[in-house]
Amino acid sequence: MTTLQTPRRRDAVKTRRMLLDAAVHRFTQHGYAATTVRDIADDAGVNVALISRYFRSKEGLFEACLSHSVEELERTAADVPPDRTAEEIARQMAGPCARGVPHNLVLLLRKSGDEAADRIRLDLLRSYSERLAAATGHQELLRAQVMIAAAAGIALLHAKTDMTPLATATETDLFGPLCDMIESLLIKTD
Amino acid sequence: MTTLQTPRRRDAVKTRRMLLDAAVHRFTQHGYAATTVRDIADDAGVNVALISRYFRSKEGLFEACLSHSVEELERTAADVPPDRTAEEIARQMAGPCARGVPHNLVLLLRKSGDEAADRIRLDLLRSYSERLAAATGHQELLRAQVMIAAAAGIALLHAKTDMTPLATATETDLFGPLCDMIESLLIKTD
DNA sequence: ACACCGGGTCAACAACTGTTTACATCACTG
DNA sequence: CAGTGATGTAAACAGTTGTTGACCCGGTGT
Repeated sequence: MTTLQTPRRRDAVKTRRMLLDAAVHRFTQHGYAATTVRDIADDAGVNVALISRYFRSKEGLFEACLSHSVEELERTAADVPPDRTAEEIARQMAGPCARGVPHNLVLLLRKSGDEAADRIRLDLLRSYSERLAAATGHQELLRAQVMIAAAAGIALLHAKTDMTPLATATETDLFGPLCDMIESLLIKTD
Repeated sequence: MTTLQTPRRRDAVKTRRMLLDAAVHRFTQHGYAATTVRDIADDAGVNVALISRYFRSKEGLFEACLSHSVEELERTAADVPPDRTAEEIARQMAGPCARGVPHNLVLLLRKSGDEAADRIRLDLLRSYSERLAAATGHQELLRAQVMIAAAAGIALLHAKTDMTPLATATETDLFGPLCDMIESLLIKTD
């Protein structure tokens, strides 16, 4: 009964989570190829060898990051009210880019070269676009995918700190343009 | 006067251009870090050492690719008629992604880690967004940049061959959605 | 006391990276 | 035709990468 009160100086699940968090950050920010396992380990403050131990390989870690992002996206997409979809989508898209939908979308753009990881990536993008098309009552899957691609691009450049005013735009700054864009792409007007 | 009729088996400018073309393709498709100089040299069918000879380094080659893209974008942007901007922009954006505006936009998303290259990248993105804002008579620079980011994201996923129907969409398929998006973002409707 | 085992560290490995150096080959000039 | 500079080649370099195997440490049961 000692395990419950002691902070467990050596905690496997905790270090595993720290590695996962650091990896998600690095992969989304710099991409797969530009990220080294030593970078991730240093960010997490643990030894490099633990990546191979807990995730089998760098690609295994990337897959775990994708799955993590998938879960997060599924969760945020679950509690969206069926009406007022344009404003709701815009609110999510304009949200905090460090954590949230944009952050996950950018990670979904990253490619590892690993086939299994790419399948996960593609599956989520497809299901997400299908859900988006269904939620807005729009029949064309193409417009939903254009919408996702546009949102991902915006999130990518929004997260970068170089192109102002986009880089320094606040949530309220982005809400207006995003609403207009979503309506024009997804809401039928004819 | 012999140089004009002989094919010049050893032609410096020709091999330099082949290296540049191969590099642009690789960098846009896979990004900077995921591309090796040997990949580029093999694609161009020349020796690896010539990259260092003609471009000083991998980063120098990347800078040359950016400058090349900048020139191409400036050229295509020069002959755009001042009116009917929405349709004209949509036509350019929907155009062939293997060569043209989308292709160049994707390259502009790529980061090398080199400071000089990033400055070139940022400068062009800024000037392009300013020109876009001016051409459409829209005051807000933010909306123009959102527009560019969206277009870049769309081009990125359009070039990838995995997410259908976006990946297999033709120029005419994309024209409609893009027109709607551009109008909603850039054309004043108040 | 002892062995055991989950958790963590360390050093080393082989493969790959960008770059350079020394050498070969071609085209052209005197 | 000799020679000279431009063009291309091959091999090797030093550094980095992902990965692995041997080892350590602290707690637990016996």
